[in-house]
Amino acid sequence: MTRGNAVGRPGRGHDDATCPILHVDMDAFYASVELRLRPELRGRPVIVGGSGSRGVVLSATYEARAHGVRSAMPMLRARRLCPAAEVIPPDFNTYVQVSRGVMEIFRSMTPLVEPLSLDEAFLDVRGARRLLGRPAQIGELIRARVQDEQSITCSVGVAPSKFVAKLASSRCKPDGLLVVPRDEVIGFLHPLPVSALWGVGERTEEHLARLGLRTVGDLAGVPVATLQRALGPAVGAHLSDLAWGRDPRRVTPSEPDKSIGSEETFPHDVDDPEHIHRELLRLSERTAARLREQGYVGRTVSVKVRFADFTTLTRARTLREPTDVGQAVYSAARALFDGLNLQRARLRLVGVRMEGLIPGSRQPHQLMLGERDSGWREAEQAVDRASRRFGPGAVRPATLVRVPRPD
DNA sequence: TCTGGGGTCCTTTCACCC
DNA sequence: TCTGGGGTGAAAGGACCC
Repeated sequence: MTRGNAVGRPGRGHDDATCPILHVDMDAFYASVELRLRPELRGRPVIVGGSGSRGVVLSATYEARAHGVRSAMPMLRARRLCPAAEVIPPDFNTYVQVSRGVMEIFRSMTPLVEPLSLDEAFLDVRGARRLLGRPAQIGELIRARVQDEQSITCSVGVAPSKFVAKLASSRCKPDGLLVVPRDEVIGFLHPLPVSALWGVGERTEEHLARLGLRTVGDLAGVPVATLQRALGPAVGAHLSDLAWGRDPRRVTPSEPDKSIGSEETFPHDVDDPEHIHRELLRLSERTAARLREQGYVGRTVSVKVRFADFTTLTRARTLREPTDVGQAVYSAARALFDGLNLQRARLRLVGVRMEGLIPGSRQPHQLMLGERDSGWREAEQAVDRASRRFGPGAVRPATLVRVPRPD
């Protein structure tokens, strides 16, 4: 295993011939992007996240992390841990722009780029060797270009497989590069805690701890059948494979989306059904607009509600015809919600999601016998055009016009 | 300490068909 | 006619990821 921490200087003498997979991960991405715009904050603890009473931390600089601030932590707690921190609300449009720039750099190295989120991606660089050099050299090249062109740092894991590359990048953060050659994979993995494995969160970690399994090596020593009995056939087999470094997944540039949805947590719990109906309409319209924007129609409408005590419930209904029309999504969503008969239960969140997505162009609209061609689709496409021209929300259903956003 | 919003995947349960 | 079992698909819930 070899570390290289200076830009453009790969570690010495490492064997990266068996390591065609790179995992590139931006360091404290949202916070780093904000620092680009406000250099006077450099060196200070900075937190990006929702500033409302129910916000959580999306990203924090290493200065803030030194105080114990972590992503996904409730903002109230983060402020308590680090009162000196500068809190900045997120600006996703800018993050998307920077992300596009970074992904462009990756794609100039190899066509085999699989983005995982705005700030990380897998690259398969086996075809780029002749042109650009060994995998670790390509990793350093990427780090240098991201720094030069986007003024943020990133960390790169270089390994024989995706999940080892991902672990490697997380172990050399921030601003590092780590190579794990094939014959060092087991030695690298086995001392790590089970929670380092992809798919082991809080619950599974507890479950494994009850079985006396704390490290990846412990896990590797248990027969697959035992793990499968304890955790289910798929999860058991998956964890056993990972513990032995087996991960045959390829780097695949793009998978079609499986679902698209919107949800919103109310600033304060809501028990008024009319208020919730308006929110469902807003979320349905937003979801349908995103379907149209991305050229999908969806077959199944799913509604999610979360109660004041955080218990969550979902209901879904499959439509006769797939749709990308907000009114159709809303009428199904509202029927699902009303079917719950919640009386005036206090809700903290509602959400609407479309599943069973099909590319829209392949889906001719089939008028059912006796169906009234309502023209909603055309109306909503006109709204899309107005929104592109005058900004989102320029045209809205009447019920949403006079109602101030609930915040 | 009190938990966002975007998703994916897995498991369990149930209805339905053969 | 009743019962059982396998397969399939939908629905619901939950864990997990960033």
